[in-house]
Amino acid sequence: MPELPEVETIARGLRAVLPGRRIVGVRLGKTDFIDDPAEIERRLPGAKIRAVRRHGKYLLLDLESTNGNHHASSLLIHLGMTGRLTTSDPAEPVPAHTHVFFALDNGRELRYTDVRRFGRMGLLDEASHEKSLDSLGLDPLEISEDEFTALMKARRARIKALLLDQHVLRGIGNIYADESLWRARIHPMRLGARLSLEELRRLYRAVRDVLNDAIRLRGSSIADYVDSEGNLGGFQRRHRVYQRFGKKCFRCGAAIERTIVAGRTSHFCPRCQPAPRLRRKRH
DNA sequence: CTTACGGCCTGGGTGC
DNA sequence: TGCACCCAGGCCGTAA
Repeated sequence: MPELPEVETIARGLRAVLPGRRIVGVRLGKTDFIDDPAEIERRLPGAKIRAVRRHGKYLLLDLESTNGNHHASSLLIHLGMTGRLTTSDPAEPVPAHTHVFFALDNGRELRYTDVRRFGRMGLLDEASHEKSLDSLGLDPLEISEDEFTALMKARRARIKALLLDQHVLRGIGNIYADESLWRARIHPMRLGARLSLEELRRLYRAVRDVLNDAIRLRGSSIADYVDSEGNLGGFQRRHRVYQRFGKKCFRCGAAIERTIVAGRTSHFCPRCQPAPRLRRKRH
């Protein structure tokens, strides 16, 4: 489940090998996760990759077609839950569920593998910043503490839902939401507006520390995630609550609990992260 | 407008 | 060996 640290790791890996390369061939398998497969087949061959960027959980390959007038566009890729984007030698065995092959001008190949095909791929025109990208919130590693606290204070939704909402902050998923809340000692069901300034500052710090630590360890490999070279991440060994139901809290020893918040399984320590007081509903 | 929730997509893992 | 079921993240429709 690639979230910000995993996508950032992949982006850095690809940034080391892709810029300046030209795509010389495209081969597609199943295409139901691609916006317009015919357009990809038509426009990518001959395009030069100028840059690799991350936007929340999205990857962007900035392209330049040199058919006369400079035509700039970007290939937008979301890895969903199980997407992998790797470079390899074309002679290497092809993993199951590999559906996109981009042949590169240096003889290597960029492959997209996705067991579930919950990912997404599409071509973005320079100007047509599409809704899915423009409506995203700020990057949690770029936002200031004041911006962060103001954002959360203004909302009555549960803090876990706010952290997961890509229109509030972009890039945080279930793993890093749970890990951040544990570090900040805040229960996932607390309401944003009811958190104290002190708690929000702690959470701001926790989110950034968790994400930066995870990037340093090249992401969390739970089921499918590997980086652009096929290597596993290391942050799963640092998880303090995620998928640790029933195990001892690293801070206080209490058994980690599990509940559903915002439709997602959420792990927390019942002692370190006290539940919000139940408020009587008005009729 | 904000929030909560259920359903949908797919297929590997689990449990019987 | 089979098979029903659960679950993951993002998104969308609906209801309050």
